Amino acid sequence: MRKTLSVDRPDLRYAAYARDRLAGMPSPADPEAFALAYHLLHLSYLVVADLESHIHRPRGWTLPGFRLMFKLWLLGPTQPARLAEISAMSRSAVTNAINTLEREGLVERRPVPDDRRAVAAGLTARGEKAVREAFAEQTRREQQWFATLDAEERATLTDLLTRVLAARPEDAD
Amino acid sequence: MRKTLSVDRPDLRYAAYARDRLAGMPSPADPEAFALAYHLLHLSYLVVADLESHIHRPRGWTLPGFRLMFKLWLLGPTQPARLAEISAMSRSAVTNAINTLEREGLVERRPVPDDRRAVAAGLTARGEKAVREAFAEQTRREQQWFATLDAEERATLTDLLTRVLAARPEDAD
DNA sequence: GCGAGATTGTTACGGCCATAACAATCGTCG
DNA sequence: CGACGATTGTTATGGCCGTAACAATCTCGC
Repeated sequence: MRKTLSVDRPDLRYAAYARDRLAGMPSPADPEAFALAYHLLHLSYLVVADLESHIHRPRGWTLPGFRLMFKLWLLGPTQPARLAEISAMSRSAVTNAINTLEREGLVERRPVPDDRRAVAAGLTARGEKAVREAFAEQTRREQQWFATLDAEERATLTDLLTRVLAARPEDAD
Repeated sequence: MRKTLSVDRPDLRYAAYARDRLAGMPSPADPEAFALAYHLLHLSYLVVADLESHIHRPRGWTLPGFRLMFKLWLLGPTQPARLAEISAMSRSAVTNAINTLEREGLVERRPVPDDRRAVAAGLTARGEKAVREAFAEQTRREQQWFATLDAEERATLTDLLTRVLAARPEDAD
């Protein structure tokens, strides 16, 4: 009985209980909206914690650091302000992350010829090797997480998430 | 042209570019796995930041604090260890969160009769009022986020997320 | 009974992140 | 050309979170 496994998980048991309780409440309450938001945030949190503890921390790094290096791997040397935009992070968070990565010799800063304010962060040789290795492991782990869905279901999930992202509320930062 | 709106968003433009780049790479790379994990984590991050900045911070609180109080609202007085289990948080994080909430008079700790180690955290009258008000606002905001999907699509999304959660990899913490 | 092992809550420490303020630089308009 | 506004990167400060270590307490088997 595979179902039993999930029912015994305290987090899923709580989610089911909360949904039932909200179903008995008047109008502002919305069991469906709650369940959707809860499962989205909860799954994301578990995946983040899992990638961090299984892949990146054992190698001495962090998931945010990897995600930044991965972008540099695909994009080449990039300015902190651009990285902040596509990562939905503040510029100061990018500065701090680059400081950490530079301290470990994975990333280096170079001046930008046309703009004396700007700096471009780029991978070092060590950094590129690090990204390639961690990327292979992270891909395997991501595949494990979603292996319970077939290819069509995974495509549907990706599509629904992408559509919600594309229709983000107007005044959302 | 509504499509143009999303294409101009740097984060979605990057995601599409990355997926294409990975499609041209050999075996360990998996464009579908990347796209799924990226959109899941990115959407979750945006929703968290949005709820935090639009609803909870203006009221002087935080999203993690609200999520804890919401659980106490449904469950009644609860031990930190139970809260940590269902929230996938460490016990020390729960302790710190309760400290903050207690300092603001929203939560209080009481001894547990049968176990002299244990403590139960419960909402104060102020805390319960705070939860009810923030809950109504948060529900509205969640509805806005997912309004672009119809009811059936939202149900599908919730179902897919729940199934991934239920099938969490064996060695995931 | 009682002692080994598990559980509970807490604290110390370090990492990531946001906001706000700042200096330096760029772009543009009069 | 010169000044105002916008942009860039950084720093300081504070919040949340995890790991590790700790004392107190409970549980269970001998």
